[in-house]
Amino acid sequence: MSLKRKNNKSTQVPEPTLRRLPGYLFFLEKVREKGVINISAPTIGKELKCDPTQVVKDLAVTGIKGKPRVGYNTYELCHALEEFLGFNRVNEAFLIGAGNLGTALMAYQEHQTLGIKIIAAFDVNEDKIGKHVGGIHVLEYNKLFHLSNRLDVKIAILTTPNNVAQDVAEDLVNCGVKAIWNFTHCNLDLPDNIIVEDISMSSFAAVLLRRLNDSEE
Amino acid sequence: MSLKRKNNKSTQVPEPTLRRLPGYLFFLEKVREKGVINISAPTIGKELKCDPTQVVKDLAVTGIKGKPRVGYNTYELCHALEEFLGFNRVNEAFLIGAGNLGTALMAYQEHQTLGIKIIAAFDVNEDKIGKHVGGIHVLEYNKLFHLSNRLDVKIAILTTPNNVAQDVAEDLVNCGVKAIWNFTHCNLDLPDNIIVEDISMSSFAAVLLRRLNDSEE
DNA sequence: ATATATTAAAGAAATAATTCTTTATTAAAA
DNA sequence: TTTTAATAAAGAATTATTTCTTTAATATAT
Repeated sequence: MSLKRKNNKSTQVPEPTLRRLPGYLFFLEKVREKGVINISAPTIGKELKCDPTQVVKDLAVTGIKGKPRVGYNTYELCHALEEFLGFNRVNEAFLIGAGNLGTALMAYQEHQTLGIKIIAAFDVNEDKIGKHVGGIHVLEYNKLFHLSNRLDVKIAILTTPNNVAQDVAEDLVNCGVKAIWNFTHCNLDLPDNIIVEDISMSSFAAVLLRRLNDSEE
Repeated sequence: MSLKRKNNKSTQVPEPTLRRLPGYLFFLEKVREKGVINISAPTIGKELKCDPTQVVKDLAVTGIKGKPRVGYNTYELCHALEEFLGFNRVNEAFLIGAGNLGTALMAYQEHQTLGIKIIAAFDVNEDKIGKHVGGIHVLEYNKLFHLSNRLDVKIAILTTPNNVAQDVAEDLVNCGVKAIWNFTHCNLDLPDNIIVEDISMSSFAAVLLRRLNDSEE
C-alpha cells in the first residue's frame, strides 16, 4: 500500500472490510431473490463461514442499522452496499495494452456488474489497433490524449508489458486518470493522490504454491 | 482465509510477506541482469518504496543471509526466492470453465513464469469442447475424472459460473486436487486441508471504487 | 592495524485488525 | 402487560503485522 494517505485515514474503511463487502452483497442478492426480507448477522456469518461480530462491524460501514431480534432488511442492505461500493453506477474506464490479458479483460464482461465499464482500449501495436473485442474498440495509443480531453474518465486498467508500465501510468495521470488498476508486475511510482490497486497474479501464485508446499510438509 | 490451520501455523510464513516476495524476485532479476552482484536491504527498500527492516524480515524466510556492509548476493537470493515460491518448478494445473475468463487465462501465458502450467481445460458446453487456446485443449468435463487418475495434478483454476462452482470444486477434491485458484464469487466450502486462493475481481473493484470515492471527498 | 561507517539480525514497541465480552434493545411468548 | 430470548452495538482483549530500536558484524578508509 502507499506509504502515506493520512488525510482522511480516520474515516477510511479498512481494506480487509472493503474486500469482504462484495461477498456480503452477492450473498444478500441471492437470498433476496428467494424472498427473504430480513436476515441476522449470525445467519450471514454461518452461511459465509465468518465471525458474526465481524459481519456486524463490516455492515456498519454502510450506515444501515439492524434491528435486534429481526436483523437487517435485505433490500435496504443490498442497496446500501451497492451504493457504498459504487457498483450501481457506471464508472467508465480506459484499458491500456490489448495483449492476452488485456483482450481477456475486454471479453470478460463481468466488470459491468462491478460498476466498471471499459469504454475504450489502447495499444501501440499496429496488429491490435482496430480490433473489436466484447464491444470495445482498440484504438491507437496516441488517441488517448485527445479522447481524455473530451471524456472525463477517472479509471484506467493497465495491462501493458512491464517495461512500459511506469511511462504509460504517468501519461494516464496527465490525462486526468485518478485510479489505476495495475495488472503489471511493476510497482508504480505516482503522486500520492493517485489510487493504485495492484493485482499481481504472481502474489496469488506465490501464496497458493507456498501453502501447497507447506501442506505437503 | 480459512478458519483453522493451526497445524504448522508457527512455521508458516505470513501472507503479507508471501505476497511481497514475487516483487522482490522480479526486482532482483532485473538488477541481476544489469550485472549487480550484491545489493543491500536499504537499497531494495528505496527502489521498492518500502521499509528496509521489512525487506530484511521478508527475505529472511528464504534462509539466505546477507553480509553487513555488502548486502545480499543477488544470484543466491533470486535462486532461493524461486525455490521458496515454487516458481522454478512446473506445477501442472487443470482449468475448469472455458468461458471468457477461462480462455483469457489460457491465452495468458505468463503463469508459466510463475510455475503454474495449465495442461488441460474442461467445460460442459459443446461449443467450447474441442477448442484450442494457447496450446491448451478444452476437453469434455467428464474426462476430468479419467485424466486425473493418470495424472497427479494438484492445482485447479476455477473459472466456472458461480452456480456450479461448489459442485465442481467438490469434484476436483475427489479427483485429488489439493489447491484451488478460485476466480468465481463463491466462497467454497471444502475440507480444511484444501488450499483455496480466492481472487475475486469484485474485491479489487470494491477497494478501487471506494478509495476513488474517498479521494473525491 | 585501527577506527569508522554501513548494514543485517534480533528484539521491542506501536499499529491495525479480529475476536471476545458486555450492554441495551426489541419482538415474541406467557 | 410482563417476561424472555435473540440480536445489534459498543467497547475490551487478543492476535497479527509493521515499524522502530538496539546490537553485532565487517568491509573500507585512514
